[in-house]
Amino acid sequence: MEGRDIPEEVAEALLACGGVEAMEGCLPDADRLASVSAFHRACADPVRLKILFMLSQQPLCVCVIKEILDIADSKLSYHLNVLKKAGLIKGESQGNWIIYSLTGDGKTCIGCKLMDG
Amino acid sequence: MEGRDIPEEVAEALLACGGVEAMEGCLPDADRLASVSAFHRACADPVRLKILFMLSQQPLCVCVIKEILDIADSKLSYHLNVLKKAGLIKGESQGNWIIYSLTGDGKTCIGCKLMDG
DNA sequence: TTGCCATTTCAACTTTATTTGAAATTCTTT
DNA sequence: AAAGAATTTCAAATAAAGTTGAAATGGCAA
Repeated sequence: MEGRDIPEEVAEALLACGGVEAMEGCLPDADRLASVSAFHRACADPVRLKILFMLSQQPLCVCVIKEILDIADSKLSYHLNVLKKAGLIKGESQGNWIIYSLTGDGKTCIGCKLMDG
Repeated sequence: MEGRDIPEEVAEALLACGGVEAMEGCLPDADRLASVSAFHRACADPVRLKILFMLSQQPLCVCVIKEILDIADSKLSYHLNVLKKAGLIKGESQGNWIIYSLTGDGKTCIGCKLMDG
């Protein structure tokens, strides 16, 4: 593994940390990678980020979110569902309305400095 | 704006924080939303996450990354480019090789607890 | 029950992202 | 200059994500 045709600089550092095998071993397992990437995918859209920011101020019903974002019902519903499936928001029925709010994960996420640009 | 047909709970909280207008005003501007969502999109793939994790250990040339990930050259190149365009990694030519490493943003990103699942 | 309102669901469609294999580029060695 | 290695680029194909408008659902009030 180490007597290979790669830059010395890389070869040395690689050797020092245990070689290719060690590098493979330190990667998160497939489940974790899937869940981290799914989380990022959920945040990878401006509409969804807006929703997260709004809900970080206070819980809101769909109709208010819709008024602020000014998008079609079905589109909003789609994005709410993406966030819900990602575990970042939850919706609670209240009569005719559904009030959405951040979950614990959603709060962690919105509070992270990666969300500031 | 406030004499509307929405849940009391929501209406009150909304009023307390300045109404729909205030809520609109506190959202990040379009540029910022675009850049945050672009960042998340770059992280929204297991292959790219693996690359980020590997580079957080040490800089690596493409051939070593390829050996660890065991994917086609062009596919790897595609993902490296996505990360590079997102500003998370940079590549430096060294003779026949290109050695990739994390940028400052890349380090911030990989160090964030959102990356732990 | 009838009708209305808030929201979701559905299927068709459009757009964007990813994969693939072949060809091109760039540097190095002979 | 020719040959070889590492990497990228390209275009065609596939897959996944997002959008749209219409129809369905479920609660509520008359």
